[in-house]
Amino acid sequence: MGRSPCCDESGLKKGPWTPEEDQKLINHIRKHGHGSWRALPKQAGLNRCGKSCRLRWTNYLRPDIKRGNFTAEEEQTIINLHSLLGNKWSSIAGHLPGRTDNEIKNYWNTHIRKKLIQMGIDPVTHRPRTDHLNVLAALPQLLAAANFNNLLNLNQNIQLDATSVAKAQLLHSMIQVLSNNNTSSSFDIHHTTNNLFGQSSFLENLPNIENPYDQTQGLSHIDDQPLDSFSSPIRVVAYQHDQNFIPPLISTSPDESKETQMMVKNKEIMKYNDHTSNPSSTSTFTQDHQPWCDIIDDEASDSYWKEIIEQTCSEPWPFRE
DNA sequence: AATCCCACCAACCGCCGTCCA
DNA sequence: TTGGACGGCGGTTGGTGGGAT
Repeated sequence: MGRSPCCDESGLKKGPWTPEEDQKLINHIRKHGHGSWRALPKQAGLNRCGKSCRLRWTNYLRPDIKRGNFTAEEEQTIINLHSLLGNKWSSIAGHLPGRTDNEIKNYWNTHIRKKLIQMGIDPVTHRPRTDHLNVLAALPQLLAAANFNNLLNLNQNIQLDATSVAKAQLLHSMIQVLSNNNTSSSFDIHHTTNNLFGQSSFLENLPNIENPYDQTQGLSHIDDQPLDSFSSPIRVVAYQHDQNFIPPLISTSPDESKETQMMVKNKEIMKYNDHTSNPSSTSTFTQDHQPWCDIIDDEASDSYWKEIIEQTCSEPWPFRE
């Protein structure tokens, strides 16, 4: 399979397109369509290679291209789809009418990727970075993530103050770590950041081979899924399979018996199921989570966190060498 | 005012898969 | 079956503009 000589030909112009060149290309395609891209430059009177013409047309001149900043919806869609598809920019672009793969790729690399990194989230795996010793150092990022959630949480199913959620979830994860030091080898703040986003990990939301909770379906249907299905509220149902996981953000005291906790878990699962089948039940779902967040005063100062961190650090740290 | 630095993004590069003679 | 032509894709580059020093 030989390489195309297209752009290797000498004498062809490279670099930025002039308005005249653009106009020639537009006029030609309007009249004749693009046909063979290789033949097009000659027919259109352009001293460019076909590839360059195609790129210019598909990425810039096409009439259906949407200009301007990405909306919050588009940004969330990109993040969701990227967590599922990886760097399949053209596939992602297929879900964003008017956006090109190149534009999305650029936007990812210049904006979203940095945002995720700042939040302590690996932009490749969409999971918290596992260098857990940095978790505490990443507190500001986690809180920033909570604010970011405000931007992304378009469903508005969760009405809680995002910072409260972040604090509660972080504390929640810390407790889990300290109580699970025999079974866990890493500080899993996955669930924490899941909820910071107002939804669980996109990977967990979808039935696929990476999702240990749902192995009944494959990925083949993904491209057919309506976009709406990519945005979902916190998915409590997943926790029922995680025996080691403390029920998330529920109104139970830490002293409650395991049995009671299981009852609450089941209640939450039922509530979630009800919530998903009946969106009007949002308020119940939200209100029932309030007490947990009340535990953590929104106005808690730095001393509050200092205390937690000091306590945490004074405990036998399961991950220290 | 000059210089440096950095973010952004259009455009290029090179590889891959498909089509077809 | 082979290999050239072509379109498509993802990674990378380099020009540009704006802010900082």
